[in-house]
Amino acid sequence: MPTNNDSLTKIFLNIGRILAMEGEGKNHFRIIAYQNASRTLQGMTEDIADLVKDEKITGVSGIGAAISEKIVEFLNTGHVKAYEEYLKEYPESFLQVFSIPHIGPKTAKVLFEKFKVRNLNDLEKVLNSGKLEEYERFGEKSVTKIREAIVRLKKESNRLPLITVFPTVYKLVTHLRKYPDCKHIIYAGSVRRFEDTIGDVDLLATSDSPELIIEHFITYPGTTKVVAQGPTKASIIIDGKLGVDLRVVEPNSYGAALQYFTGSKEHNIRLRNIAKSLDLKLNEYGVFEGTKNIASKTEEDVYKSLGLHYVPPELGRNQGEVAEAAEHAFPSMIQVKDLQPKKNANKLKLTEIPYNYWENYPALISEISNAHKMKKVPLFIIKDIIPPSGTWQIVAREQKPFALDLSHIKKMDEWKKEILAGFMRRNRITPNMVIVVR
DNA sequence: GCCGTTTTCGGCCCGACTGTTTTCAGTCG
Repeated sequence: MPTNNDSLTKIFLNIGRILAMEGEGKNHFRIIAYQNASRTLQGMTEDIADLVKDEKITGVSGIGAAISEKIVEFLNTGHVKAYEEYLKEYPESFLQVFSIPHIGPKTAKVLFEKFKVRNLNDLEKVLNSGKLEEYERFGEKSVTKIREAIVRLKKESNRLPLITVFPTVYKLVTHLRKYPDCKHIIYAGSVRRFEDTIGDVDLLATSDSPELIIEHFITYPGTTKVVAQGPTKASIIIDGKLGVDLRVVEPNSYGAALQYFTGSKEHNIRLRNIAKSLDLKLNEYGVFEGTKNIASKTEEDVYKSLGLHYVPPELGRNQGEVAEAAEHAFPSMIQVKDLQPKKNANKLKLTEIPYNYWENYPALISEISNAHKMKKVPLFIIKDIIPPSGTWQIVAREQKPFALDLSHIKKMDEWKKEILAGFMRRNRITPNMVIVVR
């Protein structure tokens, strides 16, 4: 059953798609507004119904009068009239074609009008008929790409849980790191923000010979397809389902590029606007005063040049962190290196939180508060499964120390520590809250 | 449609890659 947030995410996404097909001009910014609203809802951790109830909806950036009206309408009636009107013209089954990479508004419109496509099956039929190639904008390559994308789309939903993808990413990064001409290699994007689910993986590398890195990348043993390849950028599909983009920049631009490719779109737009208000320009190469690059080497430099404290990557989601960064520095969050067993930990009174409670949040809350009543420290034993981010959100709320047993993590499972620390950082857990007992 | 330390109008990020394009539109992030 989709949540309110899920349904509204889809409604605004589809309104944006329809407007984009219908025309350009001033409409352009309406389209962007709907796309922003959709993404805002997708990234929201609270239930939108709660925000409406508490009258906090107008405070959400990107949601103004018209969109909040539609949200309220949906919560009250279960649908949005304006959207239903659009659907009479463009059925939801047709709007699925937008989920296929390489199909944007222009292509979709041609498919709808010239080829009478109304759903994915229609699209496949048109592809197989060979009629598409006769139309001027579709060559053989476009047709092949769309066909392959349909196969992937049918196989599974396009967003994957980070936890299932992370070992693959870790392995790929470790692989690329071995090459001496690769100065830095790091995952960016939603992986570095430790989102619960990711659409694709963004990697960033620095090198003085980018073409060599690109070559190592596209010849990675797990590669099933090279989607795009240029001098500084390439995209591949790994294991038939995971899209990975690599961007190579000069070592001097590392900080600016890392910031740019890590921050969520909304976070980056906020930063660009701040840059603009200071008569500066921000892009992936640095912060520019006129043509002079004044900050690019580290992420800290970039934020500092905009008058901000460093924003930890996991918090760069435009959920108030930019305003916070203008006020004060963030405390240092937990890192993998902090996950060392503490001496004297054996003196603690521990009580284990069974792993089947981790995702059962009401049970988790009562287990933790019971532990505190008994003057015991809640203990999480990490074996094959890792607590999801939501678990740490509950734990963080308590603002009390908790214990971890990591003795079951093998050397080859080092990625588990990395994702564990990442999820904890996302929920603002600091090193002093964590006691590693083994 | 949204937004505001240039506020109720006039802006709104911008660079890389692809295809079939002999100069650029479409798509993506």
